[in-house]
Amino acid sequence: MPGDAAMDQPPLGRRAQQRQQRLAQILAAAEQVFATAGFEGASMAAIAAAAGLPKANLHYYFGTKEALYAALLEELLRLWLSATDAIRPDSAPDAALESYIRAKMEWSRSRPHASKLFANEVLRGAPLLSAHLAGGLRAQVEEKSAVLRGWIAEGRMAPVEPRHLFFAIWAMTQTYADFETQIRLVLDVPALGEREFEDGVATVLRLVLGGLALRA
Amino acid sequence: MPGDAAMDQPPLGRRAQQRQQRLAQILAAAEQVFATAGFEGASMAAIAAAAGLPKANLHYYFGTKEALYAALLEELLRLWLSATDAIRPDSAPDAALESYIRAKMEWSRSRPHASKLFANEVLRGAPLLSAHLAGGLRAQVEEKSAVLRGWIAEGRMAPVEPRHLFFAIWAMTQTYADFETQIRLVLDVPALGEREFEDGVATVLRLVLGGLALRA
DNA sequence: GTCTATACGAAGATAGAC
DNA sequence: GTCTATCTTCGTATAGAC
Repeated sequence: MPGDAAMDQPPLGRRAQQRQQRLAQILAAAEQVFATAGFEGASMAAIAAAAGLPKANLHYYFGTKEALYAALLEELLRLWLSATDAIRPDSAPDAALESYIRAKMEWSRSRPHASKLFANEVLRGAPLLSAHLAGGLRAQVEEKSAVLRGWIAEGRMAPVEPRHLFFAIWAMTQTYADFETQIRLVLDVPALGEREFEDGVATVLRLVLGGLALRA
Repeated sequence: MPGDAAMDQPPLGRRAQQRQQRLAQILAAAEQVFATAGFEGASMAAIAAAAGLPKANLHYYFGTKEALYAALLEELLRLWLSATDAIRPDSAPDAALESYIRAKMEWSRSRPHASKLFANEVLRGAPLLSAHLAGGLRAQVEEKSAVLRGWIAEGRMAPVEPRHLFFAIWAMTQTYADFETQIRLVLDVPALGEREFEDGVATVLRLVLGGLALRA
């Protein structure tokens, strides 16, 4: 990309790259600490220790603890909103919902910290997220709900309130990240692995596809 | 009740009653504050303000913040473990599961703070609850799972991993308490009311009973 | 840009009067 | 038993040397 200012000046580009690496390094540590300790429970010292940096550096890059937290939420929100692509009017209902469920479950498996971070934020009343929930998320839910209502009207799936169906799917899939501790203790396994996620996917698929008369 | 020591001595009895009232007053305030702020986010000053007492009184009755939090968890745990009674070998599978789902959803409606408190605790890794989760809860899940496996073996419901079915039901019902903020914003309503919980119950019942081939 | 040392405030806990 | 005043710790944030 020859118009990129950062690439035109190797010294500056290297510095910018260093900067991006530091930012990512801090954000990764913050994701982990905020996820399990919550906003109030997480200390800048703990995040700094997880990132392997003195805590003054965190303030140099992000200013305040809340700014770091907000930047993290902002970054993770993009991933969050990019999983419903499979639900389109021309899709087959069963394949679309199965794809969506598998994507959500994979998100819980690969990014449990991100899911826990959102859970903590919503539990707190979503002070930094309510605008996004009432904006982008609501709009996306309305759009996809319209698709589902179309399928229902065509008799291609059982009648259900689409928005509540989304709440149910979110809950069932995210619980494998947010309530991992509880699931692990009840199942008496040291950690959730392939087996547990396969059983989870199978259960959710049975309830959703079976409940909506999309398979035997 | 004539053998009751508290009733035999009116002055002492009245004092004990006063004490119980204070304890309940503080626990109710603590439930509300801990639920939305989490353990670290909640301050003794905030709980004291919610209870209408000076914060020194909280320390007089409970000693430390952690002891207050532990007492609260202990108290709520009893309610938590008392909802699966409907699932018994001689029950009809559809009626038993419907009764269980309605009980769990009613719990989310009437005691959202308690649900949020548990959610916060589990998100933190359940430092004060892991013994109960690996003990009483696991035992109860195993017992009820055996009942479900019996029904499956008799061909009375579709095959499903019973423990994961419980995880799914817990997630779908508790989400109306824990993620109330998100649901409220997506639905664009000022608060969750009769309508929203009816839609929620209908959705969960459809997925579970339909998914397990317990109704059309 | 990086890090040590520190200022400032908030919160848990207690002392001691009433 | 109750409450005000205070002690102490801890965490955020910054100052200032390198």
